[in-house]
Amino acid sequence: MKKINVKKKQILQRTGDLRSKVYQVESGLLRSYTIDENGKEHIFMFGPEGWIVSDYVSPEQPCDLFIDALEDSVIIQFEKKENLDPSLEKLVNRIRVLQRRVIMLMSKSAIERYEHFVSTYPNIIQRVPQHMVASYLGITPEALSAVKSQRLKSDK
Amino acid sequence: MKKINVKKKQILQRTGDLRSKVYQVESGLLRSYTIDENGKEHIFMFGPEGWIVSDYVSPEQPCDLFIDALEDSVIIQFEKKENLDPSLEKLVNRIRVLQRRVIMLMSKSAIERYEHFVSTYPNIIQRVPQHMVASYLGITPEALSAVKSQRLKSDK
DNA sequence: CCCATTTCTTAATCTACATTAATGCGTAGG
DNA sequence: CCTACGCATTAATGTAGATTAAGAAATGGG
Repeated sequence: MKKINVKKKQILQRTGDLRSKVYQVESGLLRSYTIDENGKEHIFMFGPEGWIVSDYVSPEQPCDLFIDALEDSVIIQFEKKENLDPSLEKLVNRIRVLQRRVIMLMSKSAIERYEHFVSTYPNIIQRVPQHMVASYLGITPEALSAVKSQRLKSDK
Repeated sequence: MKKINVKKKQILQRTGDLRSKVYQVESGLLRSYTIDENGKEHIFMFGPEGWIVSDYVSPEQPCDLFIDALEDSVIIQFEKKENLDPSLEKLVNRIRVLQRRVIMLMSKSAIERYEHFVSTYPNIIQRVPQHMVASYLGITPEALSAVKSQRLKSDK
């Protein structure tokens, strides 16, 4: 744990970094975000004074998010604990899943979200009606139907 | 904590309920979802065997989500603890915030998301450029600009 | 103080997805 | 064994928001 001064535009963490930290904002303003394949930024959250900004991955895993400063800031930086107790671990995991879902919803098209859902939850697809999958993806059943037939044409 | 059998379509929890529980799925399939002002359902998650399904609000607060069974299921139902220790409390809070953000992204228009952001984080609006607010909302700066001028016309 | 860059806005065109409506098929329940 | 309902698909039309482009205003670093 140490206190650091960061300048505006200074990057604290990049996608893919290991040993990511937890940042507590004492003053100033941080943001966390992703950069997609087209170079477009998608802001995940803003962290003003008093907030905690972090990527909810365990420190051995490559992180998902960029974190940088939008203003000159004073930050307290914590190391992540290596082995959390299981109930904490579960909550942190859920946060990571939600974090990724938010980013998916902000940055991916319906067809990409569908592909992702299919590969992540292949067993669920078979147990629920299509219109519920559509509802989970945030589109209408008709749009999902269209997406699926397109997907077949492009011969996957 | 008790084990319960639920029939397909049985509702375990409704938006607004107090003393919401934590449901661990032993067999079967649960889902959690919201119903918007037009009566449209937005599925937040599916919970097959082994998963935990719950609304991440403290038990004194009215809950956000409906939870029901998509298949006949066996569920272990836990009471929520009243006073979590602060670090757990913070994680649970973050989950609730993310949960609401996911639902916003799935069910609200750009203008509604903007209004919500303005009223929730009025101080941040003044500190970041508009194109970053747009990025947070999942729209382009041009769309945000349009949305804002529309909002002025309708005289707010 | 000045130039370069960032930021915001407006307008034209395009596209992904919503809406509405009609049809057909499978299946659970009386 | 029906039949009524739930479910999926397709097509026509509508619309929110993306993209592209251009210009004006604000900002900041040297």
